Amino acid sequence: MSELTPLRPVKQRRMSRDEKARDTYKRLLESAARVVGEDGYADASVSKITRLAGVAQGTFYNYFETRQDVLDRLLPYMGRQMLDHIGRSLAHDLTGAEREEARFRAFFDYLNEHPAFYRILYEAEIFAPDAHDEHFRILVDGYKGALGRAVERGEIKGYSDQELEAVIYMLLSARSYLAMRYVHDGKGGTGPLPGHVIDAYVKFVTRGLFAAG
Amino acid sequence: MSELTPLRPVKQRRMSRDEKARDTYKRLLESAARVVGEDGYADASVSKITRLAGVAQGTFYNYFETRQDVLDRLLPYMGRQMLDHIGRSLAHDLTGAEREEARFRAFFDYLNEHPAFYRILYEAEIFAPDAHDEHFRILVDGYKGALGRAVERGEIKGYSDQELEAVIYMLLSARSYLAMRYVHDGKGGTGPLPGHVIDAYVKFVTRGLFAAG
Amino acid sequence: MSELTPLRPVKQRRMSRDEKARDTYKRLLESAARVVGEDGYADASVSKITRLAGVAQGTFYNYFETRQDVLDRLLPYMGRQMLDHIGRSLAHDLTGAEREEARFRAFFDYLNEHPAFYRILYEAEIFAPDAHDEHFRILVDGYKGALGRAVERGEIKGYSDQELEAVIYMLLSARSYLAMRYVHDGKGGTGPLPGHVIDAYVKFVTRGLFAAG
Amino acid sequence: MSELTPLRPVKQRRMSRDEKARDTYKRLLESAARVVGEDGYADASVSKITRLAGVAQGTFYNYFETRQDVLDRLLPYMGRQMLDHIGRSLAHDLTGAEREEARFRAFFDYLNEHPAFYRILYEAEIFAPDAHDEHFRILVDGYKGALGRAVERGEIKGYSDQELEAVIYMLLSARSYLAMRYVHDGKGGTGPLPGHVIDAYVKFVTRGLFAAG
DNA sequence: AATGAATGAGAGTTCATTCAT
DNA sequence: GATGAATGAACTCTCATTCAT
Repeated sequence: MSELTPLRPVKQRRMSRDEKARDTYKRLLESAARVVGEDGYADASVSKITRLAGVAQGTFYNYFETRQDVLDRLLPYMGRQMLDHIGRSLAHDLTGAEREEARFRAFFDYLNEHPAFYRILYEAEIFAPDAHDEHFRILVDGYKGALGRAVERGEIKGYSDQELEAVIYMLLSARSYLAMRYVHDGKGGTGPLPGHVIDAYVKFVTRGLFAAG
Repeated sequence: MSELTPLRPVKQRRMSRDEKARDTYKRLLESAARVVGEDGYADASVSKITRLAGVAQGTFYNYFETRQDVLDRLLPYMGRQMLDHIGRSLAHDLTGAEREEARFRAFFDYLNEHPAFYRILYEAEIFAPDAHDEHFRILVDGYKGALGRAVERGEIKGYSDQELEAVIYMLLSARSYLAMRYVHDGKGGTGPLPGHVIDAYVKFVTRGLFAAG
Repeated sequence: MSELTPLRPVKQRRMSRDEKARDTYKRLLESAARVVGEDGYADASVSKITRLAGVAQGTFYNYFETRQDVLDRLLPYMGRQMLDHIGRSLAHDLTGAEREEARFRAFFDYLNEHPAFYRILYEAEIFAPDAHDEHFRILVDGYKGALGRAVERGEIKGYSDQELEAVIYMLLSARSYLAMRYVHDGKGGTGPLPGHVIDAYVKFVTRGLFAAG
Repeated sequence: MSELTPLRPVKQRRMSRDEKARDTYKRLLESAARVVGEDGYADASVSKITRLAGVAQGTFYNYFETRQDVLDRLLPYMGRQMLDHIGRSLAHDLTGAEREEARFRAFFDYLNEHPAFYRILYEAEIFAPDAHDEHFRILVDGYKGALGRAVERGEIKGYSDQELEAVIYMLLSARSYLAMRYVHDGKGGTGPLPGHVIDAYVKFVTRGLFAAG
């Protein structure tokens, strides 16, 4: 990889002991995110992470139990960011397929602003499976609420709760694969999602899920 | 992991030199497949593979250039098997959504019979990206032909070719994630896909894609 | 080979971190020199070197990039030692053939005190060619200065500058081959150079180079 | 290295058993010479040699005990060639310094016609020390006879027999180092020896050895 | 809390040699 | 005599983790 440039050495001067520790923790976590985004989990060595964070290798172990520990915290950290972003992006009055479309677009917005998220999310199934499971649990739970409300509003018909869960997995999977195919360039970078892909998604989901039975 | 048990030591007695070599090659390839299925690409060491195949480590390098080399051959090898299986499973007279349902079921049949295929396929994006790209190319091309014929038969309406490609990615992605959620047990094993998941898939795809515009 | 005996375990107690690191570096370098002296570059494995230095194999790579790296540093390290030794041995008032004789004797003195130097120097052409080239450049440059001054003093006549360079190579080559034949015992050890060899060298060089034209 | 091109598959058709064996032996020996000339002893693997000779790896061991065995035979094989060449090149009526000059030129002639000889000779001290010793014994013995005759003719004065041996080593060493500096290009190739180097050698040796005491 | 040298297990790979065919 | 697949010891190098400073 092209060597990443270290983060700013320390933030401001005069930080309390506590602030400094918190700052170091965050620096390590964000360095890890950048390294994983650039090189993938497999090549995210402790030495790369600490070099990027500007601390000694031993310091790492004052903040994380093991290398795996920091890898496990990456997806929760960025996943929450992503959910916050999507939440903020959804206008309150949107309903039905339009709401789903907005969610879909917001996801790709976030991806474009945080290219590292692609690898962190998609490699997590392999390298941080617990974090991946938990991330999915949160996502699916959120979706269940959202689709449940759509069912109540009569926008979705003909799907049992069990079936809706399966549909949620299909929606989430679509994001991943469309990102893989249309957005990810194979080396850490991303581009905007082509309009016809959005059209296809919206059409497919509208007919498949929201269309009047 | 629980140590895998070695393959039968040699096959029959009396094999010609050529047969023996072919046998060793196949034993190594299938050992690699089992190890990757069990432990993932990252932990598929040459030593594990040769131990399982019952040959010396050096023998490995008579058949593969590098460790990566064998990893790259896994997905083509099993991917072809899978496509053959699906091809054989499709009754000729099936059309429309029923044909897609048969394809879907056949995929999960194959997965249940070859549990290692799950990891080989889903980790390939990371560990054997070239093989992964090629595998997808074949899959997508096949699907394009199939959906193209459905369009000609008037079973699918309202999707441009570009949009259909995006839809194909959604169909393929659905398989993956539904496998991940409902079939894969997290440690190399698989179970049958619950009926309601099949129902949900069929319903969603029928409405989304095949329903009369 | 007869296993070499490890260096003293640590030096003194109470060394600062920096001192300890410097000590480890030196121990590794000198262990490498002894191993090469004993077994040659080809058989100087990292494992032998670290065993002799009394450190773990991994430690080696905290100080040298690769095995080749340490091999490349051996000749510069000992070559400088040798030149210092020769420089210190030359009385200021010596001139002409006597000065060359002193240089010649000083070289063999050094060789006897550092038997490893023989292999380090003579195998370097093959195993550390860059270091060898550089070493020769330094040697030849030094000689050019020395012979140039002899020419100015009128002690050498009848040789062009180009020819003198060729003569320098002959002088350096004589050292090597005489060491090979009369000093080196074939297994890392050395003995004193017989007097008649010194006589022959002095006679040959005096007549060949310094004799009045 | 640039892959060497294999020797002609077999010579003529219809060779007796004995001839075929002798042919294979020679093919292996000459392949070894080419490989060593190109890549050096250290990288002359049995596999490279047999590939170049166009035989299977196992065949090698029908002709040579070990890899070292063939390496040990290289210098005797080419050394004899070289001596024959020099012998043929020396006009019978040459004497004194002129005879030595002719010998010197003939050596470099041979070197230019057989570039592989450079590495075979100069690496032999390290990789085939016994062969190297033997080669030198032959060379020195020959030289002793030649210089002894020069002494008898009164062309050389003032050197004892012991001293003459040392001088012989100096003459042989000069060839090597002058070849290293002026003829060898660092990657298997050679060029002609510059005239001023020949001049310097002749001048040095004439004055040093042959000049009237 | 921060450091960074030291550790050592384990990885991938090479290759001279053997031997059944 | 020729073959070439099989062997296994030995190699260089990596890196998560520890711990004395």
